[in-house]
Amino acid sequence: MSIATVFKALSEPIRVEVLELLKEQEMCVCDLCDRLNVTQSKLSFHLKTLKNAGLVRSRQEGRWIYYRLHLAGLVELEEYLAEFRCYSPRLPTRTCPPPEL
Amino acid sequence: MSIATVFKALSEPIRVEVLELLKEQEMCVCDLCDRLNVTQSKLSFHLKTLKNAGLVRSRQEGRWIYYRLHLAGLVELEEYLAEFRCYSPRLPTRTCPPPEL
DNA sequence: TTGACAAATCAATTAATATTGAAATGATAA
DNA sequence: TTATCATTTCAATATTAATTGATTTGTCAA
Repeated sequence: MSIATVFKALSEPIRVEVLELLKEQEMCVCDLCDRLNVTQSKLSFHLKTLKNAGLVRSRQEGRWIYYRLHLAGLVELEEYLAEFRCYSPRLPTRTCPPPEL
Repeated sequence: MSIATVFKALSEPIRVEVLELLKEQEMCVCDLCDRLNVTQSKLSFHLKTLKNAGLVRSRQEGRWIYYRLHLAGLVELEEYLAEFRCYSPRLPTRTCPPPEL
């Protein structure tokens, strides 16, 4: 799975909101539906997207399915972005075509 | 601008590739077109997306427009993601409905 | 000035994603 | 068992985003 795919999972406000809610605690789909005020079928679609991207995990308990953050996925993204810091001091200007031509 | 908008800018492989190339050095659009093997008009669209998201900046020099990373934007995203780490140790399980009911 | 070039914009098309409501699953409790 | 509830899946539609090729803008050099 490409890094762009993971970023895509975060590219919808509702999916970011889901992650924010899951910071507090794990939640079943009905909890999330209530808190976000969206239909369950709609949320199910977005949860699947987040799950496929490795950003959340789920576990079943009876009829309920509980979603929780998958920290490893989030940390991986964070670390990808952190790498850019390294290139901060070396962003040489250049001309096109080179000045000596 | 929402955080989801910034993530969306990173949700296309070509835009991630642009950022990767800009790690090396700033580049004009024609450089990027060559390196990525895409048409100029297509790239222009994606550069605009990145720029609107605050992930790159540009400067003009004669006929050329040079794009470079905008570290502040990248760092902001990184820090947003870093916050999730804090919630790692407290992800209590819970039942729905609560067991005492 | 004019011609050439770098880049952006535009309108039309195509492709990808999201939403909706209904139906299917699968688990539980009566 | 059967009825109910939580969730997912599905097919149809709606919405949004990306691609394309042509045109425009702005800069430079002849």
